[in-house]
This record gives sequence, C-alpha cells and structure tokens, in this order.
Amino acid sequence: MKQYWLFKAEPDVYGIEHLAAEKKQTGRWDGIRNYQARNFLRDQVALDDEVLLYHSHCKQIGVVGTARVVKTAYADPTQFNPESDYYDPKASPDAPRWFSVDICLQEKFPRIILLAEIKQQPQLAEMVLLRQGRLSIQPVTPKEWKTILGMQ
DNA sequence: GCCAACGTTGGC
DNA sequence: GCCAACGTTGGC
Repeated sequence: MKQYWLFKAEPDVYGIEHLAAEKKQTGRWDGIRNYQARNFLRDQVALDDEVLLYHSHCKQIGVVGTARVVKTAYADPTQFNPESDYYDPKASPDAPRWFSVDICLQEKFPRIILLAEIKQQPQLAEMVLLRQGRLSIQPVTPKEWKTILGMQ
C-alpha cells in the first residue's frame, strides 16, 4: 500500500526549485541527521511513495508541491565527505549511519499551502507537522494527504 | 544511566 | 534575530 510522507527543507539549501532544476527533476534527499527521521528513511520509505515538499525557515512556510520516491534508502554519500557540512567522522562505508533516498518532482503547486492555513484546518490538527517539531521526515495519513491537495 | 550544558531547528 | 522546544554530548 502506498504511503505518504512530508519532507522538510530550507528552500535556500535545497528546496523545490533545486529539485526542479535537477536532471529529470530527480534528486537525492541527503543531509538528514536526525535518528527518528533516519529510521523512517531507512526502514519505511518505499518505492513510489508520495511526498509533500515543505519549506521551512523562510518567508513563506508551507507545502509547495509533491514528489515521488524513485530510489529507496542507500548510504548518504555526504557523511563520508570531509568537505561536506554533513560529514560524520564516525560513519564509514562499512557502517553507514545516515541514509538518502532519491525523489522525482511530481507537481509544483500554483500557490504555497501555508502553515498558517494548515493550522486552521480542523482535519489536520493531528498532523505530525503540528504535533512534533524538528522532524524533517514524517508520515502523512492518506486523509491528510487528500486534505492538503484539496487546499490548492 | 542521569542530567546539565550545549547545539540545532524552525516559527515568528 | 529571538527564543522555545527538542536532541545530543559528556562528566560523574
């Protein structure tokens, strides 16, 4: 059964525009350095799962579009690169600690569905987004998915 | 294993 | 830029 997710990103670092500019509009979702988010990525995110792309820490906070998982978890290469901000000296190719998936842009919404609007929707009150801060990969229920898409 | 100190996320 | 909430580190 298809699962739904929400991936957070800072648009200045890697947002929907970066994904759109990639070859085949497909890019690697890397740099996740939170264990709970890592566990979702590594253990549960499956091929063809669908993703809400969310922009955080910016002027217009909210859901900006959707993507689809085209490659499931593999060792995040940035953890092995000393030049990278995401370098982790405790990780090794034999024992990777962090994981990436690849996603393909599916839809860029004509307008941003703002966090403020999401907060006003009673049907979305239970969203992980509103319940738990600081989680950059999080599950979304089919109902929540439908509601968000219906807000465009 | 506890918990204080510190670092990061992320909304405002 | 501020700061609350949360996660991580490290001394004991």
